[in-house]
Amino acid sequence: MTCMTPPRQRSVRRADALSTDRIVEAAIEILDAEGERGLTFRALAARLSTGAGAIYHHVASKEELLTEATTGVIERVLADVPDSATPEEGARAITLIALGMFDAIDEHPWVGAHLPVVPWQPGMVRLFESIGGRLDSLGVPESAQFNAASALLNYILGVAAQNAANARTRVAGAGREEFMAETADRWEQLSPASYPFLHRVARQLRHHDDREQFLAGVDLVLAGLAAGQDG
Amino acid sequence: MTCMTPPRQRSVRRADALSTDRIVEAAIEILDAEGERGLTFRALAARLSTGAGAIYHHVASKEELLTEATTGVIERVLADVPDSATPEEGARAITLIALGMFDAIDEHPWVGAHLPVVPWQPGMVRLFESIGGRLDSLGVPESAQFNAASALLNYILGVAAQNAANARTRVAGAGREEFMAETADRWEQLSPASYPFLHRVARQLRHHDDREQFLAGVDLVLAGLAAGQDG
DNA sequence: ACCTGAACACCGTTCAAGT
DNA sequence: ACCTGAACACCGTTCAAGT
Repeated sequence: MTCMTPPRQRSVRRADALSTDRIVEAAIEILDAEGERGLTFRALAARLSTGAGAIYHHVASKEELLTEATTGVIERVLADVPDSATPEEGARAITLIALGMFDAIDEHPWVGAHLPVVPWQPGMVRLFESIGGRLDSLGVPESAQFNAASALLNYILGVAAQNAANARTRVAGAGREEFMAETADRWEQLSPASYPFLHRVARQLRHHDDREQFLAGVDLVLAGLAAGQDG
Repeated sequence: MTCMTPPRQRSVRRADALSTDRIVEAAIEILDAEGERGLTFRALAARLSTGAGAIYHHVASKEELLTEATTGVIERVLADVPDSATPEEGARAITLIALGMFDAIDEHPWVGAHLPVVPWQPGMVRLFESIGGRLDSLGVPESAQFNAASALLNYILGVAAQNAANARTRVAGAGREEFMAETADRWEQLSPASYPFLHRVARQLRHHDDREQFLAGVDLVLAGLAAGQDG
């Protein structure tokens, strides 16, 4: 086979040249594999076969690095959500966004930890627009849309942060099942006089499904929105 | 005046002896004054006129220190909430808990940042019981109480984390008004084609009240609960 | 038993020196 | 212009040595 392209000189090899994209990509890989604590500039530099200082030519700080990684994950979630015209489609789209975020954070727990930390970061803004933009089709009056979108977003953030925390303790210690069983045991041993509620729902904690419970919360807010329209 | 008590010997003075309570108290003072970044074992030791290592005789780690400070703040909030029997009293109690948490986090932003970080920490457990324990009087069926309490708790956590983040950027940079105005400006300049929702609600962002918006979210979940009962 | 504070094993970030 | 990697200014935590 004749060689149509001139042979690359090893010394001018740019395949592994540094770039923001490659840095963020490597950061995501480390975050997924080792967790937030594993992402250090030294580890990142080692993986990219360079010095720690080189990274600062493309990324201003560790916070910016985390923000960019977070934005990337959220963009991917929102890309899949279809348009909506009818109330049914609107409710479905919002559920899809919420579930997409839930699954993304299950896969990348550090997103759940970082999203609430930097206010109005790009990913958050896109998420807010995505949710708010479906409320019209849901029939929510304009004057109520700001509060409604904010309530949905805050609920998602709360679950996100919580799930990220669960994932972190899981890495450090026992698996999910064990952790849930231990917590349920502790609740059952609480005095029914001082902790009637926890004592009662301990059984539910042991067998509940995080994803189902998450959806129930979204439905609760959506039901509140629907009730407000004819109230 | 005759001296009824023997004069204390300076060398046996125990008024400033170290104790977990004094350490947590000092930690809260530093956290409120300097923020999370200001709380270091060196700064804490300096304030308590001791060595950094001494603190480890009373507190196992920085995380435990933050957890104990957080628990203290939450206990104080929950102490003020009255019992409830009627649905109206139940709704009022839940609103009081939520508002109490909102104000406490406004005063101690680090609580909002730490509460979602350690899963099922004591403060969280107390909060969950407090909310769940009012759902009976609200008329929520037992089978729905676990999910309902969890939705309310997660919403509160989301707002808490968000407010803590806002407070942090406020300390670093501009005040709340300026930050809101800047964000609103940015939203108004977004293309109405790509960001119809944000473009539209930018005006509301500039004039909205965080506390009112927080309450609107709680009311939304409560409305959803009420709607579910006859649905 | 409790305290002291130097020491250890790290961090994020900077910056002179190289190419 | 970009990279290198030693150096700086910190951390949380440990631990021999003191009282």
